[in-house]
Amino acid sequence: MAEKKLEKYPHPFVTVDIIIFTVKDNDLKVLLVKRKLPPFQRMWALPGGFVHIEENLEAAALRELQEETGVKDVYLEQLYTFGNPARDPRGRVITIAYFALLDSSKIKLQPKTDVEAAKWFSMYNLPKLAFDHQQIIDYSLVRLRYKLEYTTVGFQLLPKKFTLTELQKLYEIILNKKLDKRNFRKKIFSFNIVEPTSETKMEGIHRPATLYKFKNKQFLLPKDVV
Amino acid sequence: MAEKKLEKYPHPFVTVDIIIFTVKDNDLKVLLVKRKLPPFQRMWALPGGFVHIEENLEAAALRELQEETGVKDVYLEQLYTFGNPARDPRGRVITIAYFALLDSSKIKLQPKTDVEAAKWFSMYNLPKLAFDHQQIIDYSLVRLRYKLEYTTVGFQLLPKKFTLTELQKLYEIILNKKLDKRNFRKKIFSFNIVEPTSETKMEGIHRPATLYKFKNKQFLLPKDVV
DNA sequence: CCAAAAGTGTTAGTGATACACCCATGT
DNA sequence: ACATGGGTGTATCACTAACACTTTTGG
Repeated sequence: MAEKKLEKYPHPFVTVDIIIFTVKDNDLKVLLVKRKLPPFQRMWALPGGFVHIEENLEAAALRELQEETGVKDVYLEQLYTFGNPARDPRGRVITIAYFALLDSSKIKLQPKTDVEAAKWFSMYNLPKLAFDHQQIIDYSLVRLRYKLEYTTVGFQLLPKKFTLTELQKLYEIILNKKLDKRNFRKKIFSFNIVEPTSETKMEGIHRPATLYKFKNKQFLLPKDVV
Repeated sequence: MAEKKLEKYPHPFVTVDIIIFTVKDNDLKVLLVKRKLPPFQRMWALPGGFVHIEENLEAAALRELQEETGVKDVYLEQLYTFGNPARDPRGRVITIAYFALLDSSKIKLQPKTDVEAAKWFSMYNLPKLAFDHQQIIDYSLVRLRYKLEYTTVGFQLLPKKFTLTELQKLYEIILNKKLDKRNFRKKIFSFNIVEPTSETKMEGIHRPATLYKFKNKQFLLPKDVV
């Protein structure tokens, strides 16, 4: 196909931003980086950056995430595209936000490019953020909670083997409410996606808890529909 | 804030594409335009076009929709952002897809800019489409059906006053399956969002149907969560 | 035998599904 | 009186929510 090239009119820049959630110390945390460069120099922000000219959007998100935090091998899901013309003081920048949940124990943070530091922050105690990143995080929390109830995203936050009480705690922390132990277990069993191992976990002076594992890592609903 | 400007590195172009659904002639239809210019000259495509440098994304979608089809006053919802580097032969173009449902009886199609024609096509009998627009439409159908069951988007497709049978037909056409009349009505009433008017609609030789209207146009679930 | 968390069963209520009959109208 | 679509009620099933007691362990 012989095509005429696009004219070089001024057009928006395109970035990706990544919201990585984890549960740690009985708290829902989000991964932030401290900016090395203007604008918003030395302020905390979501990891992210410019999409290269020949690079897939998700690939860009994965690359920026690894460069800025050291985190890799993540299943990212597209969240929303934010395009308010005033959201970046340098000019017109639209950003495609991706999000994921990770087991923080499997991660060591190793910031490299363009950032001074990468650090977990409590969702309920965030610093003032660069750009419109507070708004992006607020929206991602709504979606996270929604997805937690209808899919199995929550399982991404736990190690291979886990107790049902650990799983319940995780749900309680993300949803920020108490759940009934019996009903929670019935619901999880009804999904038919966990199976008991022969191992148990002993912690403290009480009956040891059975360790469970996932039968598979599929979502209950097709990707991106919910 | 004194900021350094962005360098003029090559960066993606940004477009919006709009999927407008309607139900007409007992069929689910989507609004397409015939391209006047290359690439894909004289092929059918979704209405859409480039985002101006100082223009909100949704504003761009509304502008392009009106320019290319004459359709205006639409509540658009962001669907997904497509960014495969090969999706446009002219170069790197990412597109943010928006979608909406409209009552086709309220619309007169009046194409103006850059298009030869604007026309409704059956979802089940689409022509070969430009770019990756077939993929975008496929995805939007999944989301449309999902939203129909959990929100009240479907009401956007009907005139102010309508019979419950008309509403049911609409659901059946979009979901592409028969629904039980009694259960459908119970469900609609349980939402508590329609109320009967004192008017009836007589069509054919049978008992006249009560006309209903919506109590409000709110969605049942918050915007964009589902 | 005590403390502490693991683990389980029952009941009531709510919403979904499946199904069949009467009603109002024009001819 | 009949043909046509409008309109309703009931029984069953599955899922959710609320609630209390027994089990296993180490000290």
